[in-house]
Amino acid sequence: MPELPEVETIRRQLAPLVQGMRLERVEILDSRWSHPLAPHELKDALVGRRVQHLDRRGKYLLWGFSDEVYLAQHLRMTGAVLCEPTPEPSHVRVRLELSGAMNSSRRKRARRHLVIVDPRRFGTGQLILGDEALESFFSERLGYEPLHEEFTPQHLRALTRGRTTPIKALLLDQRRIAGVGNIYADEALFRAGIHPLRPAGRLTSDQVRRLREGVIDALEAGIEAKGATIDDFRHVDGFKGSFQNQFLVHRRAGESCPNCASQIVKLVVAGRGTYVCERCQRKPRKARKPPTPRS
DNA sequence: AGGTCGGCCTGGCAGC
DNA sequence: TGCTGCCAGGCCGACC
Repeated sequence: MPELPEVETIRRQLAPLVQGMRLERVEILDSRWSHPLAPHELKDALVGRRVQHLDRRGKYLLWGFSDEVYLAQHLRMTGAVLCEPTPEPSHVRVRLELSGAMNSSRRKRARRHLVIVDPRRFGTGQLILGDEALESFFSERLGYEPLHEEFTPQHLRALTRGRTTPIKALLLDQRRIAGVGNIYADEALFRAGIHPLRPAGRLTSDQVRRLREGVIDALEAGIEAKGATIDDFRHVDGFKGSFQNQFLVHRRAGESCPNCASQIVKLVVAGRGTYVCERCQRKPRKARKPPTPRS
């Protein structure tokens, strides 16, 4: 599942292949992808434009074109962007043709063919017009970038204060912290030695500090390994990431904890499969009944 | 308003 | 063997 490290891996591989090139053809085969715009509306807005930059915001891949035109692409569960795959894979939802500047020596333009594949069809591409619309699009959807200096222990503390929701649910909430998904939430909580069910507001200052470091460490290790491939995630060249081979707890139910060798268990938290070493990540005690208020 | 849950979607696999 | 049905989960909207 593309989370921050997977999307960042795609961005790093794709950026040098598309920056400066012109979109010659956009073929949207699945109208759900461009929803609420019809495929031809999105196509008309993009064809002929040059890709100025390719960025990442949380789990979004952000294409920046001329005249403050943007495409916010989300891969959701099973999306991938492939460059010139042969033969063409199944589940192609979008085809893109780009052309580069005239090559002076060979008198030919570089051409590039990209396809967006997505078996489960959850992925989307949203058109954003203008820098102001861009900022409001992301400010209403995304919180702190966890690898940015703004993600301080003080800010994380402020996010958790007074909240009763399990800490894992908070980590998964993109409006608070952008880019952490199910894999990296489990890996970060294990690194921090915090149980995923602990109410967010009951973390100590020390736990908040450790959690921040755990999130950053897990994400950086994921980027270093070029992402995790569980089933569908692929690099732009079709190859797989390797972070799945370094999981400490995620998807390792029944195996032993790398720290204390006790058995890793699987729970459900916030509706997600959740993996935990209950010796290293101590279960929260049942909250004591609040004292009955005197009337 | 904070928190939880179901729907979207389809490949893969367990179980009969 | 072949079929059924369940599971995976990011995000959003509905609901309590």
